[in-house]
Order: sequence, then C-alpha cells, then structure tokens
Amino acid sequence: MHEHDLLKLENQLCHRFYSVSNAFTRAYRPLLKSLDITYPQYLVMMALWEQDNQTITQLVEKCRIDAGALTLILKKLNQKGFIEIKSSQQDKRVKEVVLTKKGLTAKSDAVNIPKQLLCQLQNLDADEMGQLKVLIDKLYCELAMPQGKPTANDYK
Amino acid sequence: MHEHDLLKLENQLCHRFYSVSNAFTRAYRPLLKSLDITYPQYLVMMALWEQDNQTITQLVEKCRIDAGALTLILKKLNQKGFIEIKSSQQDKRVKEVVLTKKGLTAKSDAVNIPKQLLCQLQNLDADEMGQLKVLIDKLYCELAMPQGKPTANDYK
DNA sequence: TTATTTTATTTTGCATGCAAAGTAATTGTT
DNA sequence: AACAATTACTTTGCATGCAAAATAAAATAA
Repeated sequence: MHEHDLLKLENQLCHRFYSVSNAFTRAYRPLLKSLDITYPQYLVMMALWEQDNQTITQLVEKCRIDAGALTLILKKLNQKGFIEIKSSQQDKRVKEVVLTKKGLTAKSDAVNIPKQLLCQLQNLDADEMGQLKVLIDKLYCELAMPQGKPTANDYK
Repeated sequence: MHEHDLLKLENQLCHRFYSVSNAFTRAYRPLLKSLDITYPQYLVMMALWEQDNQTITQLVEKCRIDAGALTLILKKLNQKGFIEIKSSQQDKRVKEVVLTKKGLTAKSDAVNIPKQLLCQLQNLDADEMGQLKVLIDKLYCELAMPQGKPTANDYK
C-alpha cells in the first residue's frame, strides 16, 4: 500500500468500527424504545441479567464503559427503577448494583431484541459472524492492552 | 444458540464494535496530540486530504458523521486554522469546506499516524485485516441501509 | 500507630452522537 | 407567479465517552 493510500478514509479500519458502532446504536434505539433505555444502559442490563449483584468496577470491566459515564448510567437505571445501588458493608468504598423486580422482569421482554436485530443481518451467515468475532477479539486485545496481558473478563 | 445465551454480553457483535471503536478513539488520541485534533476531526481532515473542497453533505456521507455534530467539528477545525468554510455562489444553502495552507501542510505530519497505529497491531496479518474489512463492510451495508441500497460513497 | 500509597467511585470540563425542531434557500407544482 | 415540498445546514436537549482531578476509605509501609 502506497504511503498516500494510508491516509485514505476507505483504508481505515478504525473508520469502519466507528461507522458500524454508531450504526448499531441507531439500530438498537427503536428496539429498546419499549424498555425505555439507551444502548449503553442496555449493555449494563445484559451484564446484570447474566450475573446479578456486581460492583461498579466489575461492570466497568464487563461492559467496557468508562467509569465516569457509568456513574451517570447507573443513576438513570436507578431512577427508572431497574436497579438498586447499595454500599457494601465490608468495604465502604464499594457499591453493589442489584436488579429490582422490574429489572429482572425486563429480561423476558429483552430476549426478543437480539432476535430482531439478527433478522436485519441476513447478509452474514453464522460462519462469517463467528470469524468476525474472532478477528475483532484479536484486534481488541492489542488495541486496548498494549502489553497484551488479557484480563479475566476478556472474551476467551 | 440457546435463547438464554442470546442476551449474554460476550455473544453480542454490537458490544465488540462498541468496545473496539472506543478503544480506537483512545488509541488515536496520543497520536493526534501533536496535531491538536480529535479523532472525528481527524476523519474530516482525511476526507479533505483525499479530496479538497467538499460540501457539508459530502463530508457527512464520506465521514459518516452526524450532520449536527459535523457543524461543530467544522467550527473547531476552522478555529484551529485547518479549514475555511465559504458559502457557495450558485446555491446559497450550500457551504464549501476548503483546506487552508496549514490544513494542507498538516497532511505530511499525518502520514505517520496510520503507520504508528499499525505498529500496535502486529497481531493481525494483512490477510486477516482484509477479511475484517470485507466482513465489516457487509455488515454496515445491512445495518445502515435496511433496504440494501448502497450509496455512491460506500466502500466498494 | 501515623504517614503513604492504593483503590473505588464521583465530579468536572470538553467533545461528540443523535433525534427532532428550526431556518433559509431552491425546486416543483398548479 | 404563488404555494407546497424538498434540500442544506444549524440549533437544541439529552446521553454518553474520556482524561484528569477530587473524595473517601482501605491497605501498606515506616
């Protein structure tokens, strides 16, 4: 690849991720409307449905959401009645995030969301989807952790 | 895949894109520091280096940046002296974005940026990089355009 | 134990991303 | 020509994303 081409927009892997990531957020919006949550809020809910009662640090690692942003997101989810946030007794610095009954119930509505989105993606078969995941995970590893030391929370 | 697994975070393609896209933005920040621009601003500069004198509509399509956001981004790039924004004579609604001398000169500094980032990505070989691009473009097509009608500006 | 360092979370300031409303200019229609 | 519909941008209000500073509490060191 010529030096000149290195700066072309269509050769940038980063721009592809930028485009698709934003497109995903837009695509999810109508699907999340009935639950009245945003996409990042949905990420947190998924993390909690998978494992209830997590600390903020755990959610930061799992959701890969900035800690500062997460504070606000959790405040919103709390206001909407999906979660409770209580301070740990053992360690007063730590806060534990727990699903409310409403938050737990919402899961049964949410199971349809991934299905609906998959319907929009007939273009890629399961095999290609799998390849994509593997390649992206490889990419993330190096991009997010220059030392290459994976965390317990990284996808296997 | 069981219904229960559909909601697991590690099975979400969207979350991978979310993670990597944000990781890219963070990875670019130090590389863009000397130019004193942000990642979205860098996207606009790349579009202009590739083809100078574009309208805002053209930049929206090429950069895939929201028009509202782009207004602000262009204002910043203008303040920093990289671009000029002038109204078209033929059509007074249209604005033309043009590189200044400083903006044009910046390109020669910028050519090192993609190289530096690629150095961080030794994990993926050129072949895998290529596969990734193809798969992501396929994905974007369906995600952003449900009707599947590609625009002139979509990557071939 | 007191001082130092580390950890968990929040706050702050700035820069988008996005939908929707608002403007102004142009085109299409009758 | 006069009105309606479209187009190109900007503005607005809300929700992050991010780095860096600030807080508070726990773990360590001296």
